Amino acid sequence: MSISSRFAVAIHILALLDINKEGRNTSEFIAGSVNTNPVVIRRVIGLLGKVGLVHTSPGVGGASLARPPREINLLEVYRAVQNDPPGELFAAHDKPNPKCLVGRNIQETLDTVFKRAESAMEKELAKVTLDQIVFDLVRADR
Amino acid sequence: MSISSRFAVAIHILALLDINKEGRNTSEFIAGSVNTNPVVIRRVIGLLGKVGLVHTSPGVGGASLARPPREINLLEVYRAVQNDPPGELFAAHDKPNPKCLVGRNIQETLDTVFKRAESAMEKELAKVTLDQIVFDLVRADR
DNA sequence: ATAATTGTAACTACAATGGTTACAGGTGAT
DNA sequence: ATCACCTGTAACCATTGTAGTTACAATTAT
Repeated sequence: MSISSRFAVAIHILALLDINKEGRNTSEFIAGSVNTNPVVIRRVIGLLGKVGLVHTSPGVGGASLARPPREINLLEVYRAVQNDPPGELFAAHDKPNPKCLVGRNIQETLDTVFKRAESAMEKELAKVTLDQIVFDLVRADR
Repeated sequence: MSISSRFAVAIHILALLDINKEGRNTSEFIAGSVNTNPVVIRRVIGLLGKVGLVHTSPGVGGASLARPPREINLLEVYRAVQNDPPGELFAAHDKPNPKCLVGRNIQETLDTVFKRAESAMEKELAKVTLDQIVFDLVRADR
């Protein structure tokens, strides 16, 4: 299965928070842009808040970036909204037969390869900052 | 969510086919090593056969590698067992609001980044051949 | 012929996801 | 102080992908 669209939604939210930093960013407003339910937005913002990417205030609140967009990279965002812990992008099959040469060693062998592939992907995400996303976003609109 | 364990199972199967190339590799035998149900094995083998990685024969059959393990890389295997088409490792959120600057351009912008990250991962997979997996497997067992 | 095995369909259980309603509690404006 | 507004969260639902299981027709070697 593919990686949850929460990631895409999270980036959308952060970009919007940056672009609309003067306005009041309620979950309903953001939901209007993302085109989903406000609760979905609040859930994602909750995750982003937990890792210190955004500030939110209960009550008549709205969210805002907790850090300059130049200092936020997509890997952080990815990690924030991802359920699976790091190193588990690829699922292993459990309990292969220890009496078999393959069963006995496959997990360790795959672990190395899987970690390498996952890291390569994450490295690309780490290269991209929110700043760049917003820049591209604005440029694409011209 | 993580990538289906079908991928890990597929590699397990292929490694076993190589190591046990003299024996008769029935779905039941393989299932014993993977520790799952024979039907699960047949399903995965079916996918591998469809892309020409293994040969299977109905009836009293058993499977075998269709190519030398040196010429099989993990990206092919990944593609064979993956449901999602290439380029969709990351899910986009659908129908963002076109009236919003962000909503209007987010998909195109993310697409670039997502494809880059996905490619980086696949490149790592492409680097690894079944040959190397088997080598590591045997080495780890000493 | 017979026994073994594949390929597939059908069903089940389970987990993640995203959407939705509901509501208690916080906050700012007046 | 009240009030309208908003957040945070729980609860529930429908959908989907996955993996395991049983069952069986079709196929093949012996």
